[in-house]
Amino acid sequence: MPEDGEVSVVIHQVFNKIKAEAKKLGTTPLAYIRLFSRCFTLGTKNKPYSSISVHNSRYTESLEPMDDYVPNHFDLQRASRQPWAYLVNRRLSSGQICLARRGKCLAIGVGYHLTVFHLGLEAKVTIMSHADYTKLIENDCPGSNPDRTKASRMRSFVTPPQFIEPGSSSKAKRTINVFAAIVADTFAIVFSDFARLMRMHVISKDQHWTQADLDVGSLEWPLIWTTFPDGPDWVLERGAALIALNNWRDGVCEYASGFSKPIVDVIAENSTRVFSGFGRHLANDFLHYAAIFPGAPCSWICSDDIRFERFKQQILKYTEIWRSPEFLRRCAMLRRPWHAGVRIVQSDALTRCVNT
DNA sequence: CATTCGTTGGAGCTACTCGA
DNA sequence: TCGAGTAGCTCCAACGAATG
Repeated sequence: MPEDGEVSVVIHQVFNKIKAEAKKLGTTPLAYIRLFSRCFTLGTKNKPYSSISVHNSRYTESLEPMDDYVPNHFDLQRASRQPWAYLVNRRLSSGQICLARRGKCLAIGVGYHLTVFHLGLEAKVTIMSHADYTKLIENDCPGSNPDRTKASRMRSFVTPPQFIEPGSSSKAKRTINVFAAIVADTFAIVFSDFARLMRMHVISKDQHWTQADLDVGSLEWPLIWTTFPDGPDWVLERGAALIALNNWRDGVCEYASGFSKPIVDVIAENSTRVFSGFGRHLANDFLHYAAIFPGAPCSWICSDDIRFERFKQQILKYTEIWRSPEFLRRCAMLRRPWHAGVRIVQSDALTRCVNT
């Protein structure tokens, strides 16, 4: 559900936080990434499912600092014999934070590691003070999986009482699953997911990641997005997105598979990699915005020049909304992270912003 | 080609037990 | 008889694999 707008908000907030800290400190803040593998999914025998994958053929472990850091027991246990254990069993080097996004995906580089985040179903990115972060990860407990053995390995963090909104549900077990955090001296960017379905892909290399590595069209750019391909970004890679759209149209006009599928499904599923940044929310919202019946077959959109041109122009106009200063001013202002409880449903705020 | 399943957790509902 | 408490169930969301 976190779609184009939510990712824009995160990027904007992180960028502004770094800028503000740099101004206050007089120097760019340094950070490191910490992974909480005790919260990762286990999958099953029949259905292997992993929260994390790595690409580390360009990386040497001995580059990381040697100190007396003691990793968490449950994190270590979960990481044991995993190809990504090197990210958990030591402290990782600090570096400048660099950022990239493409459609629904988000990439953050610090030190030797770049992490590509696929926010999946309902992951949430929260910027908080270092003090709040420390309190948040202080106590863990078995998760809520009905299988007790699994629950003891798929753990959750106990939400400190001061973070619980007064008057909110007294029944619910107040826990949070923290998958990863980008930790600076004064603040932390925390990735949490109540359903644990977010996924990460870490690319490690022998040189620190730089913002130049993450610029559109860099040598690294194609590699960064291969694990979670969403297609060319409608704002950052407009030319490539338009070419992909035209190729899709050609296919539909040649009666390629899916030519009679409802347009709303094709946009939401994005298996064509043409509708980057769209998910179920934006697919429906966009078709409302463009005044197109969601059940209209793709062939109806593509078969007429004027109709298709209008469709194309509406995508360009619509996708701009989520990067506009007006949207970011209204939806990406930093507030107290716990203002509305742990689960702030961002997409509702986005919908309201557009519809009012 | 379309549909279902399986990886998750919480909401929301029904149906049930238990004690007063 | 009636309430509180709770066990158990369905549903839902993204997404890829498997199945019909």
